[in-house]
Amino acid sequence: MPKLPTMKDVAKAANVSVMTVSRSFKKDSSVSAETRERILNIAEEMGYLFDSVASNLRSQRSGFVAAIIPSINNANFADYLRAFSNRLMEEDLQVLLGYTDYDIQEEERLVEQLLRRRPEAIVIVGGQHTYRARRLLVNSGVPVVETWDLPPLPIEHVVGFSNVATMEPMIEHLISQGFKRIAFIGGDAERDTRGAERQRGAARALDERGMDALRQIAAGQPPIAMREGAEAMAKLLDSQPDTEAVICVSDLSAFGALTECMRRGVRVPEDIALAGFGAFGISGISVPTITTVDPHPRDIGLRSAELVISLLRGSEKEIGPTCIEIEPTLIVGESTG
Amino acid sequence: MPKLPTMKDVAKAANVSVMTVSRSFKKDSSVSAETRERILNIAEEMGYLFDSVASNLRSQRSGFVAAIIPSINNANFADYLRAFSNRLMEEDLQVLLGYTDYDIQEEERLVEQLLRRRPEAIVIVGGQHTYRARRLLVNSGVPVVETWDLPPLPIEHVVGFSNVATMEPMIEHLISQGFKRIAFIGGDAERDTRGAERQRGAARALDERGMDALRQIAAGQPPIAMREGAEAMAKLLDSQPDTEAVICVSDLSAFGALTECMRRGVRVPEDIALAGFGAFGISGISVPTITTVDPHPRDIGLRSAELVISLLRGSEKEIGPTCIEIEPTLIVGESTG
DNA sequence: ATGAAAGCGCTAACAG
DNA sequence: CTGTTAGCGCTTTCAT
Repeated sequence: MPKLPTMKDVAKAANVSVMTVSRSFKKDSSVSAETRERILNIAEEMGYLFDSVASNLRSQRSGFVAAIIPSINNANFADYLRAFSNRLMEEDLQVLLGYTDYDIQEEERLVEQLLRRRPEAIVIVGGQHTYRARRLLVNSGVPVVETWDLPPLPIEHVVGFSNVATMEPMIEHLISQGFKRIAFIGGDAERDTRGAERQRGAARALDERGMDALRQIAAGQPPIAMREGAEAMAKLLDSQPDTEAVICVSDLSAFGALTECMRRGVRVPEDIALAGFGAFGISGISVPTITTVDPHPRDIGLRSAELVISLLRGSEKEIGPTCIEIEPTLIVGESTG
Repeated sequence: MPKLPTMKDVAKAANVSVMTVSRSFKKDSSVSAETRERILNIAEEMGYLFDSVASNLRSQRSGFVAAIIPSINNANFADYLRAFSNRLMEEDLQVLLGYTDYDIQEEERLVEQLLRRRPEAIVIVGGQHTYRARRLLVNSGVPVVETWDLPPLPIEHVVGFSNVATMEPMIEHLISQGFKRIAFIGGDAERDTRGAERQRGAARALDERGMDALRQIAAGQPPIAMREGAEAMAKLLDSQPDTEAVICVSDLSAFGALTECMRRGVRVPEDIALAGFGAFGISGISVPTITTVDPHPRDIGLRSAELVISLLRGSEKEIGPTCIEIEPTLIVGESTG
């Protein structure tokens, strides 16, 4: 393996000091245009590659922002992350990604691992954290933003929405369509805390309206995907066939539930209505289309990025904790017709 | 913002040298068990967090492996990445992720950005690269692994499969089912080069068997998702209604195509057969299930990780370029019944 | 088993 | 506009 040249090598080749080479790589530092161009050419020719590691150490700015999400294989989190990282890229910040697989122990491990890389900020999908993870985040010395939720006790900043409240318009809609006996298909509450909040939200909304209690169907360990949705639907159709409408924790599980209905010849929405969450691509194209809620992942990503950027600029010193609330949108599809 | 304590601070508090603190954080270095425990306790109490940046600089080992994929929102790449990063994690290596959005200019930018972080190896989804990206990779001084393809001129190592060859069993299957007039729905060939290769593979396989030429339906810019699949299917049904079978560049577009058929009352497979690629969750659960090809993303990830690890261990000095071929599997579903 | 000195590659701070 | 000096926080190396 040939060792890469350093600034010193470039400086020698260009007959200037290392400092001049260093400055040539910064946009707005004072080097004569011709010197800079000459140096950059020599560097490119030598195959010189700027060393961020060394630069970071000296300048005490890593250029990293850490992002923690539950799952990498989830269109909502992917959209969110894209919007987030695209905006940060414009400010020359790079995202250092970690995913927890819905496990708070793993989250704690990740938080520590990522903080060792000295990110300039950390953005984490909200919900429950271990005690130690919280402590690490609080003492990290960098801005912390929790997203996708409105935690009751935020660590610092928040960009999200209430998973509980998001079920109000959904229940309202189902009731207005005349559905009375309503079920919820969701995963283990310990792991998918945001999903569990939607379940609680649905239960509460029914309760407040004096309706029959929510029928809760457990679909196993998150992530709850299509197959789990189908299995849970089978369980529901077998055990409580008089159910009139089903809300699923996500569009994927809702589609899985839909396929189970199709295989059994149960018509949606004539025999049973169906709703999901997330506004994934499939909810808008399946037959029938599925009623869902759009949490606006790109907005969450963009607003989080803007918040991080303004916190790092730090023009307004010591702004208190910010809470930016995103309003999810109910999208009525054919499945609750 | 309170500044984080350094090893020096911990050393002072523990009345030892920085070196002893440093050693206490390495697994197999010689510190007495009681000293180590005492130091680690003090460090935890002070909120000390190991600084990877400084450690990397001195030891010239970043602990990073760079991974470049076309899209983050793709279950196949997500599965691949999970398998890859989970294996690397066991060796205390962290993945530094970049996604190109199917743009080779963006890929070039990413390669440079990631190399500045001095990864110990770089794993990139194969296909076309810009001249400069190739040059950067070749001169990077670290192992380069191309995946998900078998490039004709590999940069160095390869873990993948032939996208061309993968269409042979598919065409064979369709012909054996009696389908003759076959179409392919795919995205822009400049961008999704692996998808384009599957299209070429299908065309060639038909050609070699003396069948009618492949009917090629353009579905726009990658990534081709459900909606694009539905639109392309509409185009096909309008323009060439005598088509007997359609291969789509991915399962998502195949499902989109299926929904278009459902909306039109075109029966699958009675009126037209349908196949996809990728063995995404939806192909196994939709009604009908969709015939597809499983490229074994987790195998690619795991084998890539193993390769990287053995290259970094470097026990066998200077092993030549390795090519590990993964065999995709045809999965016959109800859609080509 | 522990410590002292040197330095990884770069940039802050200051000088000219 | 350019150069010099010092040092970021850690680990390598050598000494004890």
